[in-house]
Amino acid sequence: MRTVSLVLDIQTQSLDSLYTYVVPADMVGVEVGCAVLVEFSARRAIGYVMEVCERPDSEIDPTSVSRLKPLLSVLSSPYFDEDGAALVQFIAHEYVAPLSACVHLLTPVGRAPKVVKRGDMWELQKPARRRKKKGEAEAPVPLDEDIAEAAEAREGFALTEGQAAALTCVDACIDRCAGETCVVDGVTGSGKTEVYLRAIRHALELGRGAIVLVPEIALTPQTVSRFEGRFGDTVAVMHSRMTAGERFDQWEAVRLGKKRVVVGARSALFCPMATLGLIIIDEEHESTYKQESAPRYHARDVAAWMAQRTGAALVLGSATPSIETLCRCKVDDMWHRVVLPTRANGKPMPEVRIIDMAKEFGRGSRSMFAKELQENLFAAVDAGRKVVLMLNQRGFANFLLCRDCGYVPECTTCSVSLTYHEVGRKLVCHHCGKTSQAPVTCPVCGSPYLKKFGAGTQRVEMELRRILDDHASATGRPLPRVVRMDSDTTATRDAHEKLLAEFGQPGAAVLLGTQMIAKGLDFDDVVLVGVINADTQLRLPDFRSAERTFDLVEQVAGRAGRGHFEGRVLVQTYMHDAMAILAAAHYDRKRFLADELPKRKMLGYPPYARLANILVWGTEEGAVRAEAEVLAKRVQEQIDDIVGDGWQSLGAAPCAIDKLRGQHRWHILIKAPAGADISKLAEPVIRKRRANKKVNVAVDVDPYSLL
DNA sequence: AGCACGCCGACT
DNA sequence: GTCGGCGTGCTC
Repeated sequence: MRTVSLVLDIQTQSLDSLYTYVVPADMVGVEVGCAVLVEFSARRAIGYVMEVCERPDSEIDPTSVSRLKPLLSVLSSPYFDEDGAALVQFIAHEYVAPLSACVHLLTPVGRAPKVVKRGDMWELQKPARRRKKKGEAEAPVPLDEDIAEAAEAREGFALTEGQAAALTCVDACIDRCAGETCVVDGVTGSGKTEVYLRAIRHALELGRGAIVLVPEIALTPQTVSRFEGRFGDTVAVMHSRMTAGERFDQWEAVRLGKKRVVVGARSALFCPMATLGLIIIDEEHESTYKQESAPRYHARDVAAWMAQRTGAALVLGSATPSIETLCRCKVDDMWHRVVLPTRANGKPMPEVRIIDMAKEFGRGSRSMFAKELQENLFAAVDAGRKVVLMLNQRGFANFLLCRDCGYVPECTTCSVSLTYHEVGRKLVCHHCGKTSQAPVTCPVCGSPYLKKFGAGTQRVEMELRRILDDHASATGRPLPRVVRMDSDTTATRDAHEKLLAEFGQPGAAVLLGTQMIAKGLDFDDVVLVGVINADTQLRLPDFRSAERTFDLVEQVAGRAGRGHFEGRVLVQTYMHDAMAILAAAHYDRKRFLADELPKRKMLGYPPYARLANILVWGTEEGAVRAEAEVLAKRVQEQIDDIVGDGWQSLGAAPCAIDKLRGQHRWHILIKAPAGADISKLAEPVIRKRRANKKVNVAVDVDPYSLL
């Protein structure tokens, strides 16, 4: 008889395990990855087949079989294969996530069947077949080898020495089919994308598909067109701004083998690509690869697992690889690192100069633009060139403060100070979005002296326009265009592109924005990059803040001098001797690591340890705290059971942001030795816990942020 | 989660 | 004597 193990599509912790059903003798089409309809405790449910077992009847214990129910029907062709089933189980375990949620990583968004109860009846909802666009269905599927040949013909120019060496390493990884990882550590502008394109071509030559992950924000038409320009319509694109229908079309085309190259954001990793040969993760250090809701997986780590399992090669590209990745290369023979030390255009990296704003202030300057930055800005726009100004807006800057009593308006539902927005004189909470009218006088003491602290993009824009205006009227030159790019101006669907197009038009222009402009921006005539405040991030209570600051300065510096003109970078800071900034200014990663690694080691943070963060939240502060303390005790018991050094729990504590959207937040941080199976400890603590409507609990394994 | 079962009070 | 409240516990 045949039986299946399946995951029930019921989102409940207590049902989160594998169930066995009997395949009726006359049922056909039952395979791993199929959605099936089953009866489960007097109700209907969808199940996903994880395993099919065929055993001779003689081997089966009749008493246990009598308790098994039969499958009712098969609802779909397979959404995934055995590798996919193993992937689901890996993610569920590794990230302490429900199996059902992990299965849905592999099903088409909004297209999987569902059961719903109508009155007292259970009804099956099968999504409507999507009608095919005319002519599309009948097109023959081209061979990988033919696509590769066509792509090769489009490879117009020779690679630099570094690019060629990198490609050799990646191609060798593809050839060996051993699931190796190749870190392409290349300075900004070194031409990593061309290496990717040729590696993909090589994978296709061998009849293997490729998945390319890029940060959501970098998934622009320009990026996509580079891949389409090389591989034509075998390129599928997947990202969150597409509708469910659009995504399904791409998903289905990949499943049918019509698309052999996928370019997408984090979740594109799970597209149904057959015979995968290559996974590329561009800007590997980016935090967007860590999902911040269940299942809280890290795309890089999941991709490394997939590569090992399928023998595909994994390429991690970055100008600033994460510290974890760099260290893995040192200890793991299967992880290689190739360096692209020079830019593809042969130009040197732009000179980076640090401006000590404290000194500037001491000289009597009260402007948010240092004198040197202003002079360089005017010179650049007068020459008809472009300037990028970056404002590191993260952190708790930008608030109102009463000069008489020290009162700072805070959000009523989140424990953060409110950001002042000049437009409409509003106070906005950047966590929950709540907006209120800014008070004219202090609500506590009535003082009229409410000072606006910190420099937000709006305020910088005002001052920028003012100094440009003054300069224009003093010299009689035309005003350059000023484009502001932040989450306020890029809220609508195509705003991002439009703003970049406006900036990219010939002639002088200044682009002012938050860190979203630090990456990928590629304009030939940017001669000056200014960082208005490089250090706000450094002050955050987070062990990665120095690394992020280093990355950010390196990345934004890379926006300058990409074409034929020399670039210059000016970094304003009040912490001119902070190593993250100092080392970044010299492009000296060794020096930064020499400072950072001992700190990480001493404090027990990655890469010297693994972290898991148990988050507890709810509306009732007392209940949240009580639950956190109970869980902390269980964690400690688990740790006491483990024989071995390096395991510790810091106990229950309020989160740095201890209130968010009205929810009180506590957490329990667990530290384990590097490479330890930290889930093994967290899993029983969570799974044994009884569900509670008032208090929510989640585990974040390898958390990116501890706020 | 959702449903059955079960043990108590109140209603035709 | 039966209807229905929701506490407990089980679901391949």
